[in-house]
Amino acid sequence: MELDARKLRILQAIIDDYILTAAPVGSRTISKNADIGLSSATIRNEMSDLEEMGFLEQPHTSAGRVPSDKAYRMYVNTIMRRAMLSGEELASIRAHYSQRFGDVDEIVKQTARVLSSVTKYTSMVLSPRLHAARLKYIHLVPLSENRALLVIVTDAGLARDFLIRVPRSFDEYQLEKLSRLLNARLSGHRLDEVASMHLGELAGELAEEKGFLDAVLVSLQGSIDEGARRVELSGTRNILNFPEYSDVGRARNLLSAIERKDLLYRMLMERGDVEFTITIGGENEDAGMKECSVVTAKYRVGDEPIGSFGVIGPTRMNYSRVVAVMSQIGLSLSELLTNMFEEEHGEH
Amino acid sequence: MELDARKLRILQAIIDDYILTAAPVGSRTISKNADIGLSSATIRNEMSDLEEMGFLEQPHTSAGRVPSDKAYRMYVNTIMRRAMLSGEELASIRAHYSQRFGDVDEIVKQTARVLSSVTKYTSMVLSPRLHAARLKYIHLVPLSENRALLVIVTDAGLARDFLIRVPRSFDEYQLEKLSRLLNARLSGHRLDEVASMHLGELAGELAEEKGFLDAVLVSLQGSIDEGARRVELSGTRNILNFPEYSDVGRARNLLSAIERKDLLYRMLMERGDVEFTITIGGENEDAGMKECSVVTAKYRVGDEPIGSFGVIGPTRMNYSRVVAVMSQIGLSLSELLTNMFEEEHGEH
DNA sequence: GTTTAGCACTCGTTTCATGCGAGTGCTAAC
DNA sequence: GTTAGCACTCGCATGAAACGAGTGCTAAAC
Repeated sequence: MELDARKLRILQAIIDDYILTAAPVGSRTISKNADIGLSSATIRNEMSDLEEMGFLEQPHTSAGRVPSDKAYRMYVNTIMRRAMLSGEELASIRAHYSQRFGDVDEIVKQTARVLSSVTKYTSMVLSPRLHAARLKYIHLVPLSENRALLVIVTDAGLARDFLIRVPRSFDEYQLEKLSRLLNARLSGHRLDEVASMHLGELAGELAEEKGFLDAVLVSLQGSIDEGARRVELSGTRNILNFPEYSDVGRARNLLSAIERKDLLYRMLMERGDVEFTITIGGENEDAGMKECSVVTAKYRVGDEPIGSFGVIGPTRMNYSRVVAVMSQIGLSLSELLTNMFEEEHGEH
Repeated sequence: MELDARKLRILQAIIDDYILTAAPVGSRTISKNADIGLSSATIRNEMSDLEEMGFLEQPHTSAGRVPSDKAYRMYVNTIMRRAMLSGEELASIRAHYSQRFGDVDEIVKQTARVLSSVTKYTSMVLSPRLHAARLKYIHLVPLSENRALLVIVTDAGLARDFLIRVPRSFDEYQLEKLSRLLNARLSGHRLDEVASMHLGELAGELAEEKGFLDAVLVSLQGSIDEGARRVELSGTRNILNFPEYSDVGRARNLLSAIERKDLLYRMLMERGDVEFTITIGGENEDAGMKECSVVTAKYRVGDEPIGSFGVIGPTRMNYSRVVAVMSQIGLSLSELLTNMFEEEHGEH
């Protein structure tokens, strides 16, 4: 059987209706739809075909039909047109980004907030990766006899710090000297270059401190370590607005999954080089998310993708609107960060 | 009417049972309780009295009775004995604190996790205040022509950073010089001293940079600004385990409240100098929390309270166990932080 | 051949009556 | 003061009946 134009139109109508109402869609509902112009009986035949083809499911005989994951997948891949945002929405997003931000973390938080408040789903934002950032400043602050804090600052104004063991033989003065040396040698380089830097390159002048230098490099690796990136959540409560989660057991499962930051992190990371990823229902690995969909997108500094953000909602989420909103937020966010970042390079 | 010893015993039995079962308690249930030894009829009379006194409520005629907020308040104030933790629980808590921690933020997160996993309620931990911390290191890192990052490190190894405007007249060299001066003048002092430091004290040698120095001091104030403290949450999903939140609407209200960090922050802050605070049901200000209780406690470095943590659960929470658990966690946490902190002072 | 009207049938949901049982309050006896 | 006994209340579970949204099939219409 073939999915001809008419079947497609009907399927789309069903999906549109279901996204809106969350209730199984009957043949009459569709036949009343003006731009279809077919009787309910015809629709029934078509729906029966669509069910056979795996696009529709019947919760039980004599209920209407519900789109399957396969239908959403098809919808997303071929039918969906990106929605236009209303002027208000656009203005609201822009407004949220027009304030002054103290640092990148604040921007990340704000993005999560905007995303959940505009979409009404649950949102998550992964903090930027630091690989491409350039080291601006590095310093070892002695804390006690055998511990110091390694502080680094990137050119985008992101600071990170690491507790680090110091050999007893090192005194404050030596740490200070080492800090100055590290600064001279490392600042201006990309963090991923620095982290993978061959020890020999540094050790020449600092032969006897080799072991300790090693520890410093490990910490620097930690700074671009993916594990160090945070996932900022917002709008968790929104999941309880959807009838699919009026069952507490289900809600608990999803909430448990959402609380597992490592899981969200993986969803935001494990993506190729496409702009958007849409993971629908059963396509999700985690059992708690088999009944919801996740949309993720990237944000950039200049042309370089440095992070991603996403939305979690029921499989019947309004994909086209979500994509439109995320697209706009991605733009605003990337622009903001790029300005912040480029401003630095301007001075070179 | 007076609350004599027998009424008290009966009330306690009712509360104990209700905490366990979440179901209205009937007179027969109590009369079967070995160490009461009264017939159900007698219990009924007493329960009727207790209801009249406001300690019990009846969801409807011919249901059992449910303790009121007033009963919990009385229970907490006068009847409650602190529970003993089992050896396992004690060991589990200790084990969670025996690992190596990279920094204070990690400890805060871990504390939230332990607290929710041991109590099975939702937990929150407020990050430490920095007032009493001593400034170890301060540096201005130039980012662009007119912006710099102010980085500070406390003696406990906590780093904070602030984006700051720099007058165009300042070049990198001057910033470096200023950094050195600030270090010399400020390090070793408590942050609250530094933040409230009179400008004149500093300005002497730096008269012409007065405006900029001002900005630096404002940032330093920001570091001890209460708004800068974070609330770490854990075990949010636990609220869905309780029958009182099997109603999705209620769950959503509570979840909304829990998502409002400013609210949690206030609950963790607005406390006098008592060790524990227990806020029961209607005593909570926020509407979403009128049906749950919050227990908070302090943690310290040495003798100085520097932060607090808490548990959110249904009003029928197991107060005595929660207090016992929090007491132990408070000890472990304070000990850990004190060691971290004292280690620093050891070197003076 | 496609479309549609018509109709019997299915099945979840709502409604209502009924009975059960947990629990109460009151009274009278101990 | 305590308790046994009993009538009474009321939520809840059970089951029957009616409802209605929706289906699938058939036969007629286009």
